Amino acid sequence: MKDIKIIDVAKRANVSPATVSRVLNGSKLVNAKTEQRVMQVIREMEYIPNNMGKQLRSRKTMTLAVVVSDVLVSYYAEIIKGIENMANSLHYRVLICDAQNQRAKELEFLSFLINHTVDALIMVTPSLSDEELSSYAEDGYRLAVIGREVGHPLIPCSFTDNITLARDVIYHLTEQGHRKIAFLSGYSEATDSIKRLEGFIQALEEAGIPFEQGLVENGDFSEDGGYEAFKRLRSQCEDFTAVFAANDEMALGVYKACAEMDISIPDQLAVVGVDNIRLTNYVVPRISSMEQPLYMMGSVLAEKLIDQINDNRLADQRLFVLNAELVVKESSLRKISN
Amino acid sequence: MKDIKIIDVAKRANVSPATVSRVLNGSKLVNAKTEQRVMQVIREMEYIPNNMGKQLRSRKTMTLAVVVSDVLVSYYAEIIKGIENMANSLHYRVLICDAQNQRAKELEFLSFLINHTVDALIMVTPSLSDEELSSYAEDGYRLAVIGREVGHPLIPCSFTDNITLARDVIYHLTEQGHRKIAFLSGYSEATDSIKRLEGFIQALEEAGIPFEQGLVENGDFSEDGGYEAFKRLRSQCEDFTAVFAANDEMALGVYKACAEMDISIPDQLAVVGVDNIRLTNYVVPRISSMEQPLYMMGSVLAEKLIDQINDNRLADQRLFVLNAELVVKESSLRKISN
DNA sequence: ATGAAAGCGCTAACAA
DNA sequence: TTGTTAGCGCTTTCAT
Repeated sequence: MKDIKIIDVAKRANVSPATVSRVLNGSKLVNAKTEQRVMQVIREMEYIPNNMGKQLRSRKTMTLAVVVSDVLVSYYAEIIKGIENMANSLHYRVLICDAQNQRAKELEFLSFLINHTVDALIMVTPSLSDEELSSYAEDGYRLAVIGREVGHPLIPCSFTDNITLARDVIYHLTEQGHRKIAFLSGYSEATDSIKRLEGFIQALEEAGIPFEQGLVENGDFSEDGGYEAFKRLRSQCEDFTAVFAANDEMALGVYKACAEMDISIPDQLAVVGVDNIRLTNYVVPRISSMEQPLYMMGSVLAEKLIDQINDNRLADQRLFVLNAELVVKESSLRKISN
Repeated sequence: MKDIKIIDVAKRANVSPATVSRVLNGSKLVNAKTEQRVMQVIREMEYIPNNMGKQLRSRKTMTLAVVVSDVLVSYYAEIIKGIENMANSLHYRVLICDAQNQRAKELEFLSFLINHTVDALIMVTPSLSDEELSSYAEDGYRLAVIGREVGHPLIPCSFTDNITLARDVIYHLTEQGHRKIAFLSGYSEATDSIKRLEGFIQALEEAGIPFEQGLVENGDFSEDGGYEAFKRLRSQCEDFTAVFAANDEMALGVYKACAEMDISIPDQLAVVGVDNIRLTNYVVPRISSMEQPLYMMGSVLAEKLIDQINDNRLADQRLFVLNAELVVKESSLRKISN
């Protein structure tokens, strides 16, 4: 805790603080000899620049905030890791903001932009509307969104192509011979749900299968929600042979319900989930699942955002649409006898 | 992006910047009328104080850093959540630092203390030595450790009582009638491993069971490590009836090996793990496990650290020793017929 | 109870 | 290539 300042280094090296600053920031306008001498003194004195002074003067915090609904959920953790690694490699820091599923918290974290706690903010939460986010972007705050598309030219977004995702699931199931396929969706208002329903319907059409509203039921992306939704579905209709669950949590709920109802997977019912979480490999039969490139969604967006900060202008590409990939496991494979 | 400054508010309210600052910081030395008028203007102008200026002047960042080995591991995520919630409720922010299992990264993050990026730092990683950490503390930097005890009077620590943890496991197993119990430890140098071995030996003694070195094998806290270690163990000795695994990951490795070797759990072998991760409830039979109070370890330490920052002195309690709790499931319960 | 003024540590115009 | 100087926005003595 010695608290050496730039002026101390400057004096010892017989230069001005400005020159020391130039050396520290890798300016080209410094004589090689001078630079060496200054560096030498910096090392000798173990000088480390004070970040607060630097921030105030340069009007940059070199920090990004990431707002997630819940740090515990592996979905978010993976995205965070992608952001972290990219940001760190570009000399940025990452402030994790856990909104704990509370809208009020999300709004609170937005103020980090206004009060200059961070240079930019990445929202990975669903609850703020496009309009709310757009109005911040309009005011000049750097904002980005992961997980959905926001229709504002100043807001970069990275997300999965959910229409294609759903279609890929249905292709796989129809290939396996299924004609009666149910869709266990998430919250009906979630853009994920809307897009996936769209893809679901498209793929059915392409396969010449009529769409039945009775084969769609909404849950809340949780295991319990999946369990309940599946039971509701089943009470309406008994003859579907496959279920496309909005995520693996809901697929696990289906497993639970099937265990109770003595429905055997995959013989009587094929199941496909989304996210390919670790647990899908530990239940029997293992759950086929669409794996989203979460790490990539985080890292491309962080890169884009930092690039934007540095150029102080919006680069060409704003939307990063990534594709999920089906990982086929036993839950959706018919036995050979079939 | 209007960038209103404290001077703007001051002018409009016909007071000095000092008074506005007093109002903002809840100083008692402001006339009630004046305060009201200033507050009114602050609201009207939607003034939000610039954090950079505030930090520089007050020499506080109101930010804690948490250094973890890997944000993806649920063990760390739970601790982080505890820190986050406590810190936020005390108006602190949390900077997550993912060391990615690299010692060099950990050291890098330590510099956040020196360059005033954060006010204090919580290490949840194992690789920095007590000496290294102590020397920082000695220099006046605020540092805390989660997961192990560091013997320096200025470093608060929260951790699980690993001796008691191991003893509780062995009590449970001997109660079930086991006399030949193996211990699948983690890295042999890890303090967790050392303490648990100590508790393991103590409990055996108390139960009048001789300790056999051949029943101890080391792994690396991973599923694969557990798998390998179990096979090594088994090749040395075949007649143990129970395994205490250093964590649930290693217990999962035991499950994998047992499946291959046709050993039935719990009939031929009882298994107990540590951490009680979610996965323990999805394998069959479910894994009995010691649940550590991770969230609590994070929150008590954050509270302590912030308290220490505010008082600028070390309060009474430095060590927070918490107890794990056994969650008994089928993997360690003998069938009634036994 | 309030204001004036100094300055936290740094960088960036502008001069030289 | 280097130095001088003026702040970045805020808080905090010290007066009053």
